[in-house]
Amino acid sequence: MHLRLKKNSTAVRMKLTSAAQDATDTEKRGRKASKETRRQQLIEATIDSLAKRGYSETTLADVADGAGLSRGIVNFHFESKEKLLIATLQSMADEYAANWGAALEKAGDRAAAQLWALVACDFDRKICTKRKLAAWCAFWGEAKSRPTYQALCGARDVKYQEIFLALCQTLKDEGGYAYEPEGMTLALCASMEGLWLRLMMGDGLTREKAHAAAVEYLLVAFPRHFTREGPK
Amino acid sequence: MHLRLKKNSTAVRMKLTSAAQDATDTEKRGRKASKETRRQQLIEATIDSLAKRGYSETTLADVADGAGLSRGIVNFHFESKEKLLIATLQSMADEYAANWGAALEKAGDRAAAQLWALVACDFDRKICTKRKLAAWCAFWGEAKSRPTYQALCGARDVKYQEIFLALCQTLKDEGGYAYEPEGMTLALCASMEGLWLRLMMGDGLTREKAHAAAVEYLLVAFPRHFTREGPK
DNA sequence: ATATTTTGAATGAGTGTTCAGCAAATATGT
DNA sequence: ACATATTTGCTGAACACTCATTCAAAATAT
Repeated sequence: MHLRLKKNSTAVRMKLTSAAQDATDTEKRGRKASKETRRQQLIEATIDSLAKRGYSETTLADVADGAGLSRGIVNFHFESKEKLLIATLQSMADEYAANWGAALEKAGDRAAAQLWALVACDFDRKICTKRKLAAWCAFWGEAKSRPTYQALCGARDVKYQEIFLALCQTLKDEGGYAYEPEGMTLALCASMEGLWLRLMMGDGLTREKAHAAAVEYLLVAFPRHFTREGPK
Repeated sequence: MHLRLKKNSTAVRMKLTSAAQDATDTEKRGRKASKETRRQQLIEATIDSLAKRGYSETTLADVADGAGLSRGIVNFHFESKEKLLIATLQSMADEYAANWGAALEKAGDRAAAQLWALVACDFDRKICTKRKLAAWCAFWGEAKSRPTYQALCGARDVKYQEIFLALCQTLKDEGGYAYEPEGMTLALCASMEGLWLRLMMGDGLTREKAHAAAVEYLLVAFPRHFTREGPK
């Protein structure tokens, strides 16, 4: 009797889990899931909850339900709610950084191609999902009053910024453009963040349209380097 | 004894109130404050709290303390916390709209001057304070999961968007530029929102630098219409 | 006197955290 | 091989606490 109940509740949980468990498909389930796997599963569930309910209404109960696990689970694998949220943000930041890092690798060594790749990868399928954008935005909203979030959000980190600036500088020299590169870079980065914000808000804006808008900017700023189809 | 305590606590409250009561300086204080004045006072205290503690940690107690009033006061003047927050957002949205409306009036009827004014007024002292930017961002963070916020944030409303698009269109025709005006407008608007986001985050970015970056964009996009000092 | 505004204590719903106990997995002994 | 002990991951009820809301009483205005 007792056993039957247990099995039932486990079954229900398995059904409820959706995106959160996809990440663990290649790993063993149930008891055998490793510590790191379980942590990742809870992080995914946290992103789900942030996207669905927003920061202020994300509860540990939601996260646990979303992951198909019990109430006390978060405090077992993470020490506190706060630490879960920080780990979640860290995970997203890592993924983001890895994404543009890889894009830069693949782009070769021409500056124009690198800039193009850097802009394009911001609107990549993997990174630029409604779910993740919503989670980012949830953290942005809290960042001003939380130094830890602020550091991790850091819109994009310093390195990213520097690369962007260096690329704009190079293109300016190559093309003989007249603008002031710092302001230009700032406006370009801000534009991409603003496009993310709008994507998140809904509005019927699609990833493709947002990317096209960013490209339009590139065309206007660096007419001698780009066409709508890519770097010349 | 009882009375003495009361007077004391009132005195403390008066001291604590800062920005929140500035708005009521021209009005009568204490009991004599009109209903509308008190509402505005509570709204200001709400913005303060959102900026200082963020959305998720803004409590009615904070707001009441900030306004120098007692705990039950919000539920008297507003029906609930939710309604206070909506009224706060509405108030900010109204102020924002009034600001660009006025800027457009003053700009005369040349499209270039109007666009310049529209960009400039986003970085106006009155609108673009850390305090208010932080409050905006707090609402953005919650907007995805709350239709009411989403409608009021609506980054900027449809009308604003249309004006921007029309202006870009006009300038394109005048100057014979080659870009695709919808993408261009979107990127421009997004850029200004992104700049707001960065201003809010801190980073040592100033209002002036942000404005300069937006101007840099205008220069690049409409070289025949603008100089760094203004419309030609 | 009556109406309006304000107070502040009480209420109760919701939530993060703790922890004793259970069960699966693994190690150890026979 | 089998039984037993130990470790490890997990559960869910209990707890403490925060906070929005209510409301009776007090203060003030008309």
